[in-house]
Amino acid sequence: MMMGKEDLSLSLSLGFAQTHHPHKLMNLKPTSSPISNLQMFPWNQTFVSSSDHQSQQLFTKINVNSLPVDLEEETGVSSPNSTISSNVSGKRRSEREGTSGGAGDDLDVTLDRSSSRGTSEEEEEEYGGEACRKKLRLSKDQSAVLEDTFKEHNTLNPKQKLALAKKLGLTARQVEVWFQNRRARTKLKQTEVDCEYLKRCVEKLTEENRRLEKEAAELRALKLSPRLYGHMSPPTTLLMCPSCERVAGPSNHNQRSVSLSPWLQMAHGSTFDVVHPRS
DNA sequence: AATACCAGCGTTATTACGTCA
DNA sequence: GGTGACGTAATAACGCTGGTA
Repeated sequence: MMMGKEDLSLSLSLGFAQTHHPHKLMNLKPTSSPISNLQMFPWNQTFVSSSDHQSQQLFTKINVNSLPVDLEEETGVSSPNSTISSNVSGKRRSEREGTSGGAGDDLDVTLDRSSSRGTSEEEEEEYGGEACRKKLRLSKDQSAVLEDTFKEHNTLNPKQKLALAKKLGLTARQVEVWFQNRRARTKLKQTEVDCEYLKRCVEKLTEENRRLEKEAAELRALKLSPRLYGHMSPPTTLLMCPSCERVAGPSNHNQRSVSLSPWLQMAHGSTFDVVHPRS
C-alpha cells in the first residue's frame, strides 16, 4: 500500500474546514459541520501530518515538473508537469472557458486554465492520435509548499493562486485543483472523524441505557418486595453507585458517602443480596 | 436578467505500491 | 530472489451545479 489512511497528509487543524462560501472568509473559519462542536475533542489530534512520510516517498519519485513555468505561459502549451493534461472530455470545458473573457488577474487565470486543458494536436499525436488524460504527480517540494499554504489559507484569491503557481512551476489551474481536492480530503477526513465520534456516543449511550434499565428493574424488584412494600418511596438512581452499580452503603465501599434513608438501611440488611445478585 | 467567477460535489483516470502465485 | 498480474489507495483532473457579485 502506498499510504495508510492516516497518512492522508491531513494535518487536520479541525477548525479549518469551511463548508460554505469559504472564498468569502479567507482564513480559518470554523467548520459549519453540524457537529462542529465536537472538534475540540482530543482524538482529533491523532491526525498528524504525514508530510515527512510522504516526502520520503515522493523524494524517490521522478520529478516530472521540470520545465519552467515561464515557458508554458509564453508558449501556451499544456502544463509543464504533464505530457497531456486534458482529454476529449476536458475539451468541452476548455472551449467554454475559452470564450470567457476576464480582466486583470482573472484574465491570467482564465488563460492559464484554457492553456492547461486544451487538447493539442501534438499531444494527440504523441499518444497515437488518441487523447488521454495524463496525470502528473506533484513533487515532494511542490506538495510541501502547497500543504504549507493550505495551512495558512484553505482558499486562494486569484493573485495568491497565480503567485503560488509561478513559484511552484505549475499552472494556476493546477493549484486551484489541488486546493479543491485538498478541501475535499479535509472534509472527508472530518466526516470520518465525526462519524467515529458519533459511533462512540452511540456505544456509550447504549451502555448507559442498559445500565439504567437494569437499575430500574432492580428498583422495581425492591419495591415489590413484601418486606419493603408500604415504606417510603424507593430511592432514585442518586443512591446507586454509578461505578459498581450497587445501592450505596456497603461497608467496604467508601467511594461515596450517601446518607442512607431508613429504607435503604433496611435494604442493606438481608435484602441486599437479592437486589444485587452479583455481590 | 445575464454573465463571470468560484467552491463544492461526484466522478474518472492515472499512478504507485503491496500481495501473491 | 525476480517477475508479472492483480487489487487497492491516493490523488490529479474533469464536468456539473449552485451561490454570489
